[in-house]
Amino acid sequence: MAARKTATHTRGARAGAPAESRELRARGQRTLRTLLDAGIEVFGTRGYHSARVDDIVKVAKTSHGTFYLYFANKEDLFRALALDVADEVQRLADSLGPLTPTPEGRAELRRWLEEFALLHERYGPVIRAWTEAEIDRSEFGRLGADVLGRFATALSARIRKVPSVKAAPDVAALALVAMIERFNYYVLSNQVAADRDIVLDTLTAVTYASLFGAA
Amino acid sequence: MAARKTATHTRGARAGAPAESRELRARGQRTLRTLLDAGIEVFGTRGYHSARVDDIVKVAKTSHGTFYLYFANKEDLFRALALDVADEVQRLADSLGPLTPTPEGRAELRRWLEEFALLHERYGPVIRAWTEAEIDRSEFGRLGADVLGRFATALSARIRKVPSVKAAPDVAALALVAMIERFNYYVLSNQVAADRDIVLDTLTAVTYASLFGAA
Amino acid sequence: MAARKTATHTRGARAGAPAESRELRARGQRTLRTLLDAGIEVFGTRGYHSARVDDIVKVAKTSHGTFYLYFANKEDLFRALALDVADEVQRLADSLGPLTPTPEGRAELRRWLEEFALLHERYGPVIRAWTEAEIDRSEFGRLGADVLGRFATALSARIRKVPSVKAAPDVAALALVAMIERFNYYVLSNQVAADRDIVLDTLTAVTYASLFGAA
Amino acid sequence: MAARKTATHTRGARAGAPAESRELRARGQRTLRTLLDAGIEVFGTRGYHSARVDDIVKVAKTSHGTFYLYFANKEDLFRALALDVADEVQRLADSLGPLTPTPEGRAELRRWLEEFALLHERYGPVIRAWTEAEIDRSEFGRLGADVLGRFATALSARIRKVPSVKAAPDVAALALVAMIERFNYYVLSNQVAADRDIVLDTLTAVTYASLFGAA
DNA sequence: TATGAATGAGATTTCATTCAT
DNA sequence: AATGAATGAAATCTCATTCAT
Repeated sequence: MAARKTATHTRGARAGAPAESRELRARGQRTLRTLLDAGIEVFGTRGYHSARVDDIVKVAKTSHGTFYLYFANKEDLFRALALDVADEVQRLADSLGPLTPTPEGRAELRRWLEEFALLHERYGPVIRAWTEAEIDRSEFGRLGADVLGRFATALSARIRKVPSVKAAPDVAALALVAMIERFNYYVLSNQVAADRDIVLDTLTAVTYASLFGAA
Repeated sequence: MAARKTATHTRGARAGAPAESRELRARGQRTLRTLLDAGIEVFGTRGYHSARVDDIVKVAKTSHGTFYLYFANKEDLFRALALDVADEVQRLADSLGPLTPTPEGRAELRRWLEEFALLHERYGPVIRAWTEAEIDRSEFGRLGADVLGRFATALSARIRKVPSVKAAPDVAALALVAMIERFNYYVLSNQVAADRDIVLDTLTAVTYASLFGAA
Repeated sequence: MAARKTATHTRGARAGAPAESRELRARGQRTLRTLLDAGIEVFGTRGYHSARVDDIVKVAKTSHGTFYLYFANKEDLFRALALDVADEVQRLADSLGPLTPTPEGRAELRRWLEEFALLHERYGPVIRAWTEAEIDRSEFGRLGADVLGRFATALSARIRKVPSVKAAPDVAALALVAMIERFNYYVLSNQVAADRDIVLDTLTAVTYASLFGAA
Repeated sequence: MAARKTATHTRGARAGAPAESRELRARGQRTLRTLLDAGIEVFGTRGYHSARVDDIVKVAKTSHGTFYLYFANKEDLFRALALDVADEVQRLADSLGPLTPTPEGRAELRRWLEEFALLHERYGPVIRAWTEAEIDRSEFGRLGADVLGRFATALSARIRKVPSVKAAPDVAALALVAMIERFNYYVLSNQVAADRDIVLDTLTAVTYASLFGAA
């Protein structure tokens, strides 16, 4: 959880990174964690722009003053969360095994989609807030695009023997990523009335079919 | 373009509909149009939350006072645009012909996706802003969900002989809608580096394959 | 009804005065009357400050432009009404006969109070608005004080053989005027639940008793 | 002094009551007090409608932001004052001893009227603003009517052996209340040119006479 | 390390008045 | 004589950030 007091940020500072500007004692760690969690919750309920620092400190049951002890501003808190998410997504992307037109490949795909669903459940609010326009367009837009790109690259790299989409495998991978991300968002925002297994089965089926044709 | 001063809105008031709360003369019509267009532009560049009424009237080259003559507030302008979009999307959904595992079916699919891309190009900003949390959660969330739902229903109703996704065709349709919508958004926000034809071909291929298997 | 277009006003111009700046034809007279009536109504419902020109022209079913054809501004319309009221009140004050501790004196008092009640019923809104602070403190405050003063003077001048209030008859008269005015206002604003005759009888009784002791 | 940020108000919250939505430290209490006093002053000089929040914070030597920390808006501040006044008036009404046609009764009456005059001196601006139309008609109108009613009830309950006004003692009491309130207002707004003792003597005399006839 | 209070820049909104037809 | 549209100054209100304790 990247937290510093400095206004200008050490890009790439990362959660758990040892070189924080302040060494935090147990109490500080707890407060920091509370604020981050409150951030996830509030960004989730109200979105990035509507989230007020006031909301966050209320949820965290702390004060304005304390907030600014840990974060330079609202954007700083969001950045800390976003960097965490980027890490997690990267890890997830790396964990994808080879996808083959076999029952094993299909099982691996489903497992992976489930992992994503879990990640989305936890960090969905942050991911969604990401796509809100103008969270300082440049910085976050770039980060978001990077994450997506790496995700799509991982997917496309794992695919072997894909007969259907010959032309532009990277573009196709991105389309699938779009589907996976967005569909999970629909679920998160209750726009899909179906239980978890159905959702995962369907997502697996559609992805698999788009890669290898019908089962 | 639904415009009224009243706080409670005539639901269903629509662009060009004569039953506005004020009958507008030619000049008024022009101003209204200008404001709506400015809205699309500004929501597009800055996003819903960052857009200030000030930005909108500057683009429309008019005054604050005039803005509030036509809309109760920023949200009201957005609503007018959103209702327009909902209409257009509905029209588009209705225009989809039957999808068959034939070259004709594939061509129809591509045509339709192209239409969507055009619509998205025009109204993408509004569609995107839609997904920003908390533009009064209830009202717009519901409208957005409705639009998506009708879109998915149309898609699922047009599909004949789909071997791949037997289990839950409606859920599958929604997954495809998620992909189409989101991928267009990636394109809009320059997160896809590919030209239009490639994009459309790929989207067609993936959708087609997910329905009927590889070509 | 004093109406002129000039921004600076001929103090003392009076309704029906012949020297208006514009001679109005029948239609103009009608519009003027409509606006004045609308003024009474709106000042009555919303009070002077909350009354918007917009409300007045809506009630009068005319336009902003038209309003400013007849009055320089909101204050100008109010002044016209206030001057009318001042006239009527003066007339009423003059009409009071001698008050004696006899049945005739009592009857005269009641008659007069009834006249006042009728006047108040018509112009109460204006009278009330008068007492709102700051309708240009100086001008209207002065006018209001004048009216009250003349009213009290008339009352005190009509009193013969008043044993009770020897000390300061003018002050006492003013106190009675306060009661009469204010009690009518209570009635107007539904703060008194009693029918008209009771109200008049009571007011007569109290006034009479305060002047001559119990009947 | 009831202060809260919530739009819907804890009815009955009262000055100094501990159950505020925010517990205030010493400094906060001071600021609150300062704002309330500034409110009295500004409502007094300019009246409710003409009073701007800007005027109030200027008098209180604080900022806009601070104002809105303590009150939701101007009306909210007014409400807090009005509730205080209602309390004081109630207390005053309760303090009235029995009124008898004796020198003691007369003395008690005078004492009580003096108390009222003092209260009016302090809170007159608020009382006056009360009668300005449309400070949210319903809520304040009701409160005002309640206060008047209780006042009149107290008066009428204290009266023993009143020969003059047999018919409708409650209505008569209300008429006297009207006189007392309004006459004090005339004094406050300099429409009576008489010194304090004369004013009180006269008011006592008129009230006493209306109840028991001439002394 | 924590906090309640204060701040003020910037956004929204209202409405009396003017203008062009 | 009448009107719909436009204007902009002035008011309200919000909220990220700083400060004093």
